[in-house]
Amino acid sequence: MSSPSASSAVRLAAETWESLFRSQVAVMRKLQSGPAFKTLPVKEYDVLFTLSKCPSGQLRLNEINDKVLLSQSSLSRLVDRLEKRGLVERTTAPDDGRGVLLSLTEAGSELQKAIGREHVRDIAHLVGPALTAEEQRELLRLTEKLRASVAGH
Amino acid sequence: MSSPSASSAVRLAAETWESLFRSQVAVMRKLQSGPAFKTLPVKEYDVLFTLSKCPSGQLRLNEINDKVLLSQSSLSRLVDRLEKRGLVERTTAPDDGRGVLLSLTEAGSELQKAIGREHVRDIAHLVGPALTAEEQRELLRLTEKLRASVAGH
DNA sequence: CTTCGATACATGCAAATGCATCTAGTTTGG
DNA sequence: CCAAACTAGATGCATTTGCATGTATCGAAG
Repeated sequence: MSSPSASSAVRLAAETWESLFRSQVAVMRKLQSGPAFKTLPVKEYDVLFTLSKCPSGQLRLNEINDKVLLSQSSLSRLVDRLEKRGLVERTTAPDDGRGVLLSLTEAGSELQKAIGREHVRDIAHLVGPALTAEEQRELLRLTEKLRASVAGH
Repeated sequence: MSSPSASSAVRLAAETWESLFRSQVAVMRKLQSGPAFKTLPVKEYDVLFTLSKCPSGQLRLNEINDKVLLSQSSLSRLVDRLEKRGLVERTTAPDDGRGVLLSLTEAGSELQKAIGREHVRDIAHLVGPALTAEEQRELLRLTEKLRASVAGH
């Protein structure tokens, strides 16, 4: 039933994940210690960023929750903080009275752009020297394929 | 000074990092919700795992801290919890009176192995169907290259 | 329409986290 | 040898997080 290499396939998958995870830790550690995130924690920036990328400018909280490694309750309170600082706005979803639509305020959008510029530079300085453009494209392709597969259950 | 594609190089690096990060979130979310981590949080398992991989069986706290996305104080208290559960042991480093060497107890080693077996299966179920063996090897190579470059400053 | 289960988000509370700081051991420069 | 600067790790305290649960809305079955 198992192919002769079943156990080595398992091992390969584990080592691949381990390497992906450690590289993420290494990069994230550098990024979040930079000056870009003195004014706003990375996780809060990430919510602003996610909103800024969304074409409609509005996202449901549960949609955001899929992108972020936070429990539902933690996200709810993170949004409380952003709202208290005037960076985002909660609106009741028109088609679903239970839902909440989140959108950037003008101040939120500007802060996102300001931090984003710096952040993108930091990323380029870390990733640029590490991998060729070709390798980056391949890494992008593979991680996107992995993400899509995992998200699809 | 800038090549004509300097801005697209920056953009590529940013998109690559974004994709790597989101894939990590997606996989980690699945993994940590599994039954393997009911008895021990992922971050605590990760410390046991790191110790189990180390040839000497002992690691300094600051070495562990490099591998994990936690502040020094949080790691210190995470180790408090592991020690209180009898899973690890603190020893003063022989060559440096300030340092603390951490090692697995028998119970810690066994718990790590038990969780590890389940964990590795979960990883294989997520990563295996997503990428071919060849793709996994390439992803492993690229993330390791990235990690090494970032760690090297 | 009504009832019952499911879903979206909020909230009380205990636990985990990070920042600043403290203690203790180490290294350096005189 | 000593003092000052540095490093490893621990701890007080305020913030953040997650679990369990609460509230409101939705959708399906009768």
